[in-house]
Amino acid sequence: MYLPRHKYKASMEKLVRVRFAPSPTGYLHVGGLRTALYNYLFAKHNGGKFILRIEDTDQSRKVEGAVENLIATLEWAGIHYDEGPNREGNHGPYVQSERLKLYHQHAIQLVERGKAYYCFCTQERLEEIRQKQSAAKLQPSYDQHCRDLPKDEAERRNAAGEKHVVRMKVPLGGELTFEDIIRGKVTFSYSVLDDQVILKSDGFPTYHLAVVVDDHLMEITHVIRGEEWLSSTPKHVLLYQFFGWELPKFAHLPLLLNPDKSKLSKRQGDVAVEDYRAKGYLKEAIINFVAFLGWNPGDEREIFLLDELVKEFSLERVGKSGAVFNIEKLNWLNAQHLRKKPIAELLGMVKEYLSPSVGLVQSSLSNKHFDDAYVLQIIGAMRERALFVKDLIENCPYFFEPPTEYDPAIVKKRWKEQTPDHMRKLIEEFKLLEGPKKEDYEAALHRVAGALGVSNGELIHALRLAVSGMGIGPGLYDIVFILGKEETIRRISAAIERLK
RNA sequence: GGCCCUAUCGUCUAACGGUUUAGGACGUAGCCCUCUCAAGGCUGAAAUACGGGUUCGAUUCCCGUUAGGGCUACCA
Repeated sequence: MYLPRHKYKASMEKLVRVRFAPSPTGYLHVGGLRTALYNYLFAKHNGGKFILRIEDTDQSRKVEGAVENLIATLEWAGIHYDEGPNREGNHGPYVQSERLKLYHQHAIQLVERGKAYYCFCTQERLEEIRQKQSAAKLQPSYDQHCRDLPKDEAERRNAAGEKHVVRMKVPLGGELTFEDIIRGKVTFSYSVLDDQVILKSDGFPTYHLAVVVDDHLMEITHVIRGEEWLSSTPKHVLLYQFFGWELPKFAHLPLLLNPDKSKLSKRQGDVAVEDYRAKGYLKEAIINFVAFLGWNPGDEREIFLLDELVKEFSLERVGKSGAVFNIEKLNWLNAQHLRKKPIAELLGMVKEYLSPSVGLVQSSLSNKHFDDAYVLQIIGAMRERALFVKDLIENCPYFFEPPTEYDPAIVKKRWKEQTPDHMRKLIEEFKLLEGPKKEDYEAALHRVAGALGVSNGELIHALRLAVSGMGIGPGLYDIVFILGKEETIRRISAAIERLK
């Protein structure tokens, strides 16, 4: 085929094309997110394409709405695909159940070349030999009963409509070695490879056939996937050889682990990205965290945004051993990103919490209106001590309504007999202030303390209690300034009344 | 059981044979700052699984042991 000169050159350094190929079982697993992320980072770092392909060849595991959810979560995280469902490129369709014909053709092709064969064995027979094998302590594998069925017999039974599958013909002796970017050379003996089914009796392909056909047809250059696929890679390599296709490069990622080091699973906590999203984790934190589970930039930087990861990422720096999903570090990263995030973005997120439609878990705040300038000030004051966006509001209810109760422990500690008098003095002093700034409140409080002959602290703690009802929070002068003079005075009076 | 992969502080990791008394981060302990809570700063405890080689020299290379994990379907 004729190729223009520049095209030819480009094909010498083939455009990187990678894919994330989840099966739609309902939600996006954090391990899946990391696989998707590494694929995305690798593609973008190398100026290549990131493709999303849906592997839905197991009809029994179909989950309604799973694909939509998967895509929505990926997009939310900022991992945008170049080609995939609803974003057709030149290699579609991108959903395997829509490519059945392709797999069928290729399976037949292999049968015709003598690289695969029809197998008419029933489930019952298969079950039977498996039981015999395990009873005899042999490794369970297909006994190749139909491997050498005469061609005409196979075709006759096939034509008669007898149920069958297609199995690949694994060489009887020898071994196979392939190169993995992360692990180096990996060798398997053919004797441990089963004559794997590649086309099921329902006409659907198994993963092994589908992945090879699709990766080839979609011109995938690098197969980056979880380590659980390492053991079946020789089957895939063999299929490439059977078809006479060029092998992509393989990179098998170490697994994400539970605290007990087993493969990260649902039983031991949340594994769905959606769960973390719902809990209020920032996408920036999740991406940053997951990126560092198995990869690092080689220096001591830890806080990375997606585009910074794109710049730094390389498969060479991906480790080989599994990584425990450690929530403490995620929490820390979330706090870091919460502080780093542009305040305007935070405003939007906070307002969502304040809106009647979303609402706050236990609050009457959602129906009130607070203007942006006011909320912005609260964010500024609370940001340093929040882990989640919701903390920005939930930890400081006093910014939204006067305290309805006063923390008894703090009352006991900070509200003494003489305190009401002190507070009255404070009110008097505050009343004299005109358009006070933070510093003005501070100076006023100092004056009162001096006149009263008490420490600033004594006044500060009592005042904090009076205006917030709590013993913790931002700097006192920040609180008072945000609340404003009138509201502050009102609250002090109320506290004097209620804490008699 | 068989095959494959892996092995540095509790956890995530750095070190690509010597610059190492094994570095950083989370967490943890203590101190400082301070109006509280945080944040921040400083300090501490904490690891090369074990045994053999190779080498002048091994965390680093090789072998074995042990441990963990993955796979072993007409699931992906």
